[in-house]
Amino acid sequence: MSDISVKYGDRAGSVPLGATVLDAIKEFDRDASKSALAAKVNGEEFDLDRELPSLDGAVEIEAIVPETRDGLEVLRHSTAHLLAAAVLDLYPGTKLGIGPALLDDPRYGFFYDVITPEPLSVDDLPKIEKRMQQMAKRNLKYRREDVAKAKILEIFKDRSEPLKCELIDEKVEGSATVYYIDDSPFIDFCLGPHVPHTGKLKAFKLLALSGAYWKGDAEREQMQRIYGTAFFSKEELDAWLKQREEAAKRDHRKLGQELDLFSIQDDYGQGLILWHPKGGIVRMEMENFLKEKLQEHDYSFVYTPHIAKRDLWKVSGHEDNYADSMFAPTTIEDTEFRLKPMNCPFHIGIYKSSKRSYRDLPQRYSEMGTVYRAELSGTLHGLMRVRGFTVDDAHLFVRPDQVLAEVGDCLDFAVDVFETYGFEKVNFELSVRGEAENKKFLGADEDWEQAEAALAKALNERGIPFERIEGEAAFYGPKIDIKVEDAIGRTWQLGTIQIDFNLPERFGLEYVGEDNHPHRPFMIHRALFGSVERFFGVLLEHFAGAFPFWLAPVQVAVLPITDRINEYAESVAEALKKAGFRVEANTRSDKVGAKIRDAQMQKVPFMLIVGDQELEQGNIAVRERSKGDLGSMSVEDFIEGAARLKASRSLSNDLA
RNA sequence: GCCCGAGUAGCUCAGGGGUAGAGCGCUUCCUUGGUAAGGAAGAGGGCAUGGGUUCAAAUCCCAUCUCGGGCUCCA
Repeated sequence: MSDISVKYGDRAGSVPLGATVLDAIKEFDRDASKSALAAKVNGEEFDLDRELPSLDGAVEIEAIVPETRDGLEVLRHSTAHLLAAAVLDLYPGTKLGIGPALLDDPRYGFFYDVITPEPLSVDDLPKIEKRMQQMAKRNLKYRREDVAKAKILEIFKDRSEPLKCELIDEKVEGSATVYYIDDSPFIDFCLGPHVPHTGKLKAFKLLALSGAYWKGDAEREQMQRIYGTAFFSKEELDAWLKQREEAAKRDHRKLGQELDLFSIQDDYGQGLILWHPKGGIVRMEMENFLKEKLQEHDYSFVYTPHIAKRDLWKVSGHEDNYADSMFAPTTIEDTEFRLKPMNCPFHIGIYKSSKRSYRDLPQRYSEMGTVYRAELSGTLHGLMRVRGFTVDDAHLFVRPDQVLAEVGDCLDFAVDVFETYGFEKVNFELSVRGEAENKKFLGADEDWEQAEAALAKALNERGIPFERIEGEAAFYGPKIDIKVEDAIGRTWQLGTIQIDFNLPERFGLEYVGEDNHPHRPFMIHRALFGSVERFFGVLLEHFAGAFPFWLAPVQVAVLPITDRINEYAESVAEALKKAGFRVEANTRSDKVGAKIRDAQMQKVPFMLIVGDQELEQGNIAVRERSKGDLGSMSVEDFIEGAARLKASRSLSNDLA
């Protein structure tokens, strides 16, 4: 037999022995053979110019084509190699690290880690990109070769690439593949597959230069990471770049400045937030809303200090396991104290303050608890990663038989709250103990089983789809993490519901059961926002600074057309203030156009324009920030509509 | 913490070995104009900090501080 039988989709046929993957695709699908980047042969990824293996039975072939996830991966991975080739070309002696495609990262599409003889600077990126473009135009072939391990090691030793040798040593048994790019000093140890030649790479861009440790280990070599992205067409790339600009416009740090919401000042400390009046009022509204909900769900409110004796942190285990993230102790009259990185031990103190009966449970303590963590300076980022922040914390002390109902209530609570904030997509992840052997989990097996079952059941009862992740539980118990998707499709991990077997044990928590014997309660940690600061940042980006009416720092701007109307404008503002709204009357001697522009830039939901006509008729002309002129109405009607928006915490500014 | 980059007026930024610049904002004056910028004048800065080099440093060099992009998602 000199033919190989081939299956392509639902069709079958045969090709002569020695035919390449591409030859085979041509037999079945001319279009795909032109656009294909690589292929899957019996499920394994293959380069197009590889010979088809002759195996028993039919060989199944599937073309990897553009506009698919697999295609994108091949494209970006190949582009990463083109990048490495260009760097090697421009900077001989460069050592290579790894260069994967990134498919799920919204910021970048691939990277390559390198160590160049002289450190690269951002000015080098355009040069490298230009070289990549030159190479792309020349349709240089990617060549694959299967080589024995000893030989590969030799190749990379000769090129003095110790990092590659390390990788090869770890990953290879027997033989492996290396790739070359024609007419380039590039050789890489790589699984493939790649596009057949560089001409397939038509739309790429280098985006950033940063540092990266070899294997992410701060003890190892510091490398330079070049980030870029690639798409199938120039149009897609341009669209993506534009969307990236849009995202940059929403940056909460920029908006925080422009809208005068908060600041972070060196004189006060990195990672420490100063909330300005306008940010403060938004935060207050957020907290008020939460407090209402907490009361509805029968939580109690507690307040605890920011600092506690060091010994307490020894009992809680934080001294042993979390000390790196805690501020150093401070001493007064020979006693050491430390700032709190978490609120839990304090809530435990409240639980322990008296003997609890099974009738007293559950106890639900909530607190906007401000905590301090000694984050490394390089990881700080606006409101998203800070050193002092406030957790919308709650700890529930429950009997084992109450876990299901309590977790269920937490879920309802979360869904309700996130819906109000306009997050339409909320994703849940259940992290369980699983099979992970390298992790030590505390607590009795039966407790784990019961708790994991209760978490899953609570989700199922509500018909909430969730992802179950084995081995990702905390060492002290299983958990449900809550992630939301924002207006431009980015996901943010926010809330969490965690069962804790550890702290009740450490602090010897008890309640007296129906049987008059002591029992150990379960503890549930529960936060919806995680950090109020961070959630505020997420909201700011989600709304692009245009807060819904109930949250807006300034809800209404009254804009008189001439100075003659100032007095009337003030009286309208006064009436609105009395009705409970946040109003500013702009009585400067600007033209209305300028006043409107001002209010638009500050993203004020409603502008009330008043001139001679309004004064005469005793009404107002309403302009909504995105809908524009709504015509005139009476102050009373406006107040009525606005009051409805406020009371319902509406996301729209629909007055009717 | 580490790598690259950046710190100039309240904000956004230009400049660059030889007298400190613009726009916005702010103050005052003129203007009273119907839905995204009317006009003029003025105030405001040891150019992040500390050292050097130089006749001369905001500018060049070193250090420090802060900010920004990042720090194993199959080779």
